[in-house]
Amino acid sequence: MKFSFIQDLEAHLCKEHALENLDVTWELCPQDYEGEVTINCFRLAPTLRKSPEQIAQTVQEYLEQHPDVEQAICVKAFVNIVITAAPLFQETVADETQLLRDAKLPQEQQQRILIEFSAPNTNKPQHLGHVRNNALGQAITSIFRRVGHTVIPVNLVNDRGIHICQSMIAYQRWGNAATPESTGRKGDHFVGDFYVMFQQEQKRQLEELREQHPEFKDSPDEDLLLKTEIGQAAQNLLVAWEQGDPDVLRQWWTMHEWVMQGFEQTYARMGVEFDKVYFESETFHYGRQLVHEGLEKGLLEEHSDGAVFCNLEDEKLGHKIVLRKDGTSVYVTQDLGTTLIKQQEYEPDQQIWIVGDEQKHHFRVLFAILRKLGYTWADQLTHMPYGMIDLPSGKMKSREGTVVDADELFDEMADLARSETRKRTEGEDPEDLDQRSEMIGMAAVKFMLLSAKPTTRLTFDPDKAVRFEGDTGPYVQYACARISSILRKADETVDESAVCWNTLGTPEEKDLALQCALYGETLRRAAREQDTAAITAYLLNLAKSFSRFYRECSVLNASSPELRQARLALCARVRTLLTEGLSSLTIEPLESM
RNA sequence: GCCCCGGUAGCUCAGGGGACAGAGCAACGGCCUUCUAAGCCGUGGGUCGCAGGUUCGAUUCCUGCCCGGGGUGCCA
Repeated sequence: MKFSFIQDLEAHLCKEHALENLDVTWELCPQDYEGEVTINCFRLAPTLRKSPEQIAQTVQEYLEQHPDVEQAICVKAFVNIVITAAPLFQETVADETQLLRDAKLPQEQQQRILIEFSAPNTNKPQHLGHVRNNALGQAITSIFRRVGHTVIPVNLVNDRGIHICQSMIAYQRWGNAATPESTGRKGDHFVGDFYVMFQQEQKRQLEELREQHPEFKDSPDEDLLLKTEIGQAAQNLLVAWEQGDPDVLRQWWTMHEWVMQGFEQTYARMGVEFDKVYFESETFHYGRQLVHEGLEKGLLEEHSDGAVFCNLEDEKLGHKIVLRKDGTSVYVTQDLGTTLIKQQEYEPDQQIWIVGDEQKHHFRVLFAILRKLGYTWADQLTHMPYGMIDLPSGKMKSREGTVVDADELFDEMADLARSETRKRTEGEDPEDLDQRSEMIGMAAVKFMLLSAKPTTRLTFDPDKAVRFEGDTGPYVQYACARISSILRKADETVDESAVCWNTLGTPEEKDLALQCALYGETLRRAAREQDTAAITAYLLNLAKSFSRFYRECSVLNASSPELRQARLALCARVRTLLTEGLSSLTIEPLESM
């Protein structure tokens, strides 16, 4: 969003310096200075080839006489500007459509983007790490759509492999034909319990093995797994699964369904939706075919022992095995296949994977192999890495049970929100107490996770990490609720075209309008940098500006009907942007709190 | 060894060549007969890991080092 007086300034400077065009940007003036917006002339120095101070002088002299500028103050190389009320409100908040349209990318930059995220394993329930992934995936999907991209969000469920067989073995031994229904346990937790049982038994057997065979004392666990009875049993089960043993497949499918039903509840609670869910059990063999074709074309090579590899020396990634000597697939082989499938099914301009930063190398290799295989679209594949979440006690580990469970976290947050809500509505519970608590609790969790830059590794302290006061989701929701309350009480329809915007002019009103003007740019930046924190920071600023305005400027008791109308219109505009911003993070606004 | 990420207030995190380094939490002090106090205002708190370099200007860019984490599989 660019003020007319800045466009005029650009034209003036171009003329004076015989330039074709010039981009002058504005930013908010720091609080300790007089002025609302500021122009940093250091930025103009290289193109104008004059000293920043000289430029500031010129800018100040020009703006001083501009009708839209009340005051232009030159401080060193900065020009701080007090904008005339009428143009300020006219150009920032008067036109809601324009304000929202500012978030859209130019048509030619709008793309068709396939995003893969979540990618859970069907052997245990989801934990806080998955919640961050899900929240990021949803938010990036939503942000991209808001700037004009077409987004295809997909999930790839890891429902096969040794870890799945481990839960199955445990169930065979200790399940007693129990089911989620018979025990009342949510399906993913039910299966997860058996996964933990397997780990415990395996640990016990490993200790036993080391006692009986001192020579294994220093061998890593991985080398000994197949030497334990239960480890071998899981391996045998995997072979049986791959050979299509009907009994094994039947048990596998039953447990698969239990977990997926559990996941569906968790996803529904978070508002996660996918256009397509891929299952590794269905896609894992596609990669092998692709490898065989690559081999025929001479793009891949074969070791003397039969293992197939891709030579990535020129990218300094060494030789990557893509088929083991026994002909089975490795991790990257499966991704080769599913990537191709996704590309063929949806023909996106680009594919993005939201996966933890520990897998950066995996994706470099994956993309390099696809380039090697000659797929031109391989240049449009990107990995969006995000940081893991630690507890104050260290890493979260499913195997050791040191995880923050997603469902439990959501429950706790909703409970907390419920008691906070009841505190504030003494006597009578609101009708929608349940729903409201859920929305507030989820807002707190999501906002907390999204307000850290995705690449930042987070420390999550269960005792104090999620709050409802200060820089939180509920704080922003609260601003929305207060505005809604005012608009309800006003009980009048404001004729937008008749609003006298120039009756506004207090510092709080001007600040609020200027914050509104930053909406579009913020969204575009968040999309460009895939950074949800840009939006959380923006929403907090906007909500803070509103809170100050709320304190200083009475809406319902404004000194004149015109002022009241203008303030109502301003409030409505702020609520729209808060709502849009929250929605871009897939957080729901509230009417009342 | 090599590669990547991080080190900013007691804690959790922003900022990422430009004006005296920010916010929230925690601590302390004010503000509810006035549109919802999940709020507002104020105080204290920092050698931006260390050392060099580039620059008119470095917390920001470059180099080296220290500390923490991750990766470097015919594991996923």
